[in-house]
This record gives sequence, C-alpha cells and structure tokens, in this order.
Amino acid sequence: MADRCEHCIVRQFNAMRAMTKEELKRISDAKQVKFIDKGNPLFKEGERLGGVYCMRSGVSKLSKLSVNGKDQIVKIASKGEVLGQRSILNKEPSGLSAVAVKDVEVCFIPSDAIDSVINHNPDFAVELLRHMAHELNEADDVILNMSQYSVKQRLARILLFLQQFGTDENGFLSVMLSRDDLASMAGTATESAIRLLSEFKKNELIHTSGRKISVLDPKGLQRILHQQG
Amino acid sequence: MADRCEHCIVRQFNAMRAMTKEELKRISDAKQVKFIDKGNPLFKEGERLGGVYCMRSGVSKLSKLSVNGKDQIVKIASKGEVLGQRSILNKEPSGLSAVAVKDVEVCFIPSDAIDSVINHNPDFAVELLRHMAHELNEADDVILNMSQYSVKQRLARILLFLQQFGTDENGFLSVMLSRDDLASMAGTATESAIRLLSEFKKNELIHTSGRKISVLDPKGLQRILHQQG
DNA sequence: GGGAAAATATGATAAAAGTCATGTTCATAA
DNA sequence: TTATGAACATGACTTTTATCATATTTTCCC
Repeated sequence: MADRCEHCIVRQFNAMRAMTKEELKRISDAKQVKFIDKGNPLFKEGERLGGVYCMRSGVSKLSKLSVNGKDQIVKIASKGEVLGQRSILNKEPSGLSAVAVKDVEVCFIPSDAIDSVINHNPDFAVELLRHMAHELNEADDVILNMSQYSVKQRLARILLFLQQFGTDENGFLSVMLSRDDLASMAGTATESAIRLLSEFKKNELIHTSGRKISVLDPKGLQRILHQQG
Repeated sequence: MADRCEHCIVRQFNAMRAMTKEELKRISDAKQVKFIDKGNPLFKEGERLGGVYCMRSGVSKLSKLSVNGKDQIVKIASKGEVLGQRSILNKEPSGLSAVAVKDVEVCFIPSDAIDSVINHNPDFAVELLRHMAHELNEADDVILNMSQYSVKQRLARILLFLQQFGTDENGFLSVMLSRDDLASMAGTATESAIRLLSEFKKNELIHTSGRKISVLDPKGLQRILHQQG
C-alpha cells in the first residue's frame, strides 16, 4: 500500500498531526481513497456523512442552499482540509454541500475511527478544538466582509484570495470558478459580478480569456479594499 | 460560598455539564465572580483573556471592528454562554469585544483550570467540540443571511430573534439595543435601520416608545422573510 | 426643571446593486 | 463541422441602500 496515513504529508496541515503512529495505522486501515472529478460532489447538504473527508489534492467549494434557492459558497477547501468534521461531531446531517472545483483525491475516514482517537488522545482533541476556533474566527471575518464591504470590495478580495491556490503557466488563476460561482461567493447577482469584472478589466486590474482570469495588479485590487471611509 | 459551580444550573447550557463533581469543585475554587453594568465591557478585541467568561445572567453583545472603524455585532450572548473559549484555545488575543447590554454576572475561569479538564476528561472535550461545531453552523447561517437577504429582511429577522430574550410587562423587548446597535447587527447604516423601523411601525408590525420596541405582528415580520424569489 | 449632548427621525439626493431583456461567445456532442 | 445549450456580456431601467443635511426627541447630568 502506497497511501499510508503515516507517510502522508497532508496531515501536517490538520489536526491529524497530533495522532500517534499507532493511531495513524488504525486510521489508515479504516480509510478509503476516493477520486472525485471536477464538477462532481463529494457530499451534499442534508446527507449523513458517517465520516470525514481528508483532502489529499485538488480544490472543492463548500456551499449552502438558501430559502430562495440560491447557493452561497461559504468556503474553498484545498489540500489538507478535513471536511465533514462538524457533521460527525454533532451527529447531524451535513449543513453544507461539497463539490470538486479541480479534480479531488480524498481519504474517507469513518467516524468510529475518529471518535476513538478523540476519546483517547487529548492532544488530538486539543488540536481539533484549536482548528475549530480558527475556523470560527475566519467565519467572523467573512461575516464582516459580507456586511461592511461593497460588492466590488468583496469581489476584489475574492480574486486576491484565489491567487493563493496558484496560477497556470500563463498566469491564469488555477482555481477556475464560473462567474456564477464568483457571484455566489460574493453574495451578489451573476450580472453584477460580471459587470464588476468588466470594470476591473477596463482598469487593467485583471485580464480574462474566456472564463479564465488572471490578476494583473494585486496592489490595485488591494487599494479597492481600502477605499472610502 | 453560595455560588458553587456544582450547584449552578447555568452549566447545563454549556459543555461544563460534562464535568465531574471533582472537576467542578476545582473550577469553582479557581473561578472569580464579576458584575458588569450595562454599557460596560467584559473584554475588548485584541485583549489577551487568560480565561473564559461563563455568563450567569444578563445579556452581552459580541462585536468586531472593521477597517473603516465601524463595529459589527456578530452575536448576542446570554445566560449559559461561555465567552473567550476560542481565544484560550488558540492562545491568541480575543478577536471580539464583549459589552454588557443588560447587567451581567459572569464567572471568570482561568485557562489553566479549563485546559486541565480538556486534557483529562474526553467527555468534556467532546462536548466542547460539539458546541463549537454548532457555533460554526450558526456562523454559516449568519453569512447566508448577510449575503442573500435584503436589509429589510435582516432587520425583521433580528427583531424576531430578540424576542427570545423576553419582553417587559408592557411587551417591549427586554434586550434594549440602540438603533445604532440594530444597524450594526444588520450590517447597514443607522439611518437605513431607523427608516425601516419607521416603515415597520407604519405597517403596524412593531410599536416603539423612545428606544423601546415591541413586536406587534411576528407573523407579519415572518412574511417579510419569505418575500420575493 | 433646564439645558446640553446624544440618539432618533425624516427629507433630498446620489450611489450601488438587482432585474429583465437581449445579444455574444464558448463548449461540446451529434 | 456545425448545431445547440450554457455561460458570458452589456444595455436599460428599477429598487435598494448610503450619504448628507437638518429637525426633533430623549436622556441624563447639573
């Protein structure tokens, strides 16, 4: 077996780094590797997960359905992220859907295996707690962004954020989201997002080719974030 | 000593219900009761807390400062809430400020005492994790509300939410927030909040007297939440 | 009670964002 | 390759929300 958790570097990015060798072996025996192609779901809102998904590679979007039928993307997850933790902790159906944005390789780890570690390894529990504390802080930031910034500022921030997932050889963002997805992240109408992208393009802050986007002037986008009182 | 944690019903509302008698005794010996008058802070953003605040009574608002200097209220906390958990978990300064909205009685519990329980009582750790999972779900709801609902809908929702803290003998909401605070919760300008309250008043959904507000027609407010596509 | 400061209220106007219509480009499968 | 549907784009218009100005009311301190 090539893909043993004991040797998986990805765990350095999450709470699993606090696991002992023995624990990792047990987890590894219980886990199951899955490949999800771009555009396909890892899991859906309302589904009972029965385990967590540890991302080895790729990128996925986490979204939530609102009453009016629109999707709201609340997070972009990549290598090292563990999805579905909340759901197995409170033993409730997932509040979010996860869809691959770039081909994804994940390890599915049944909740029993995780529960056992939580109960026997306080270090792991503390790491998990720390991680969730961090996620809560991030969530507050998102709330702040959503409520106190204009759509233009939110979109600028999203473009800057997406840079961290890298670019291809031509400088285009390697996480390719549709205009619809960008609008969903910014919490705005698709047309508004498109219009603002056009404006950014006119001001030479970004460049586009088809649906691909490259950031030409990150400082310029930053400046938008600090505009007005 | 009258105020022993062992006999405090408030702990039924939080993770401390998973503590053993022994642990509660130790916590109780280490804790310190504080009274904070309405309008005064429990702690401020950026402060190192060194412990958590377990609310015995009263109500407080948790807010975060944005770059443009405005405050964003991200949560209203009441009896049973434990504040500052995140900060002691990741050992970072508090990301939020807490201010009493109604006179508050809290127990300050030093982080050492909490840490020790986390490390020795897995049940408590699991309860904490469960609680934080719940808070994360709540945060997603707030994000959704902020991004997909109009200011009018957000304000209607806030009024309905505030009802749960009860009303005085005349039916006025017992949590009295200023128009400024309501605007800050809804993520809008003070004038906009005031204007919408006036509209609600004209439509006989609410009644006001000075800063006091009473909800006359909860169903009417609910209806606003479901308006349009 | 009187008076100053803060909070509340409202009007006028501007800016931001949404909606609807329509056209264009792109991706993909027949 | 071309047809076809989806995604992208833009114009015209409306609605929502912010901003600035200015009253009015409330609070609360002397």
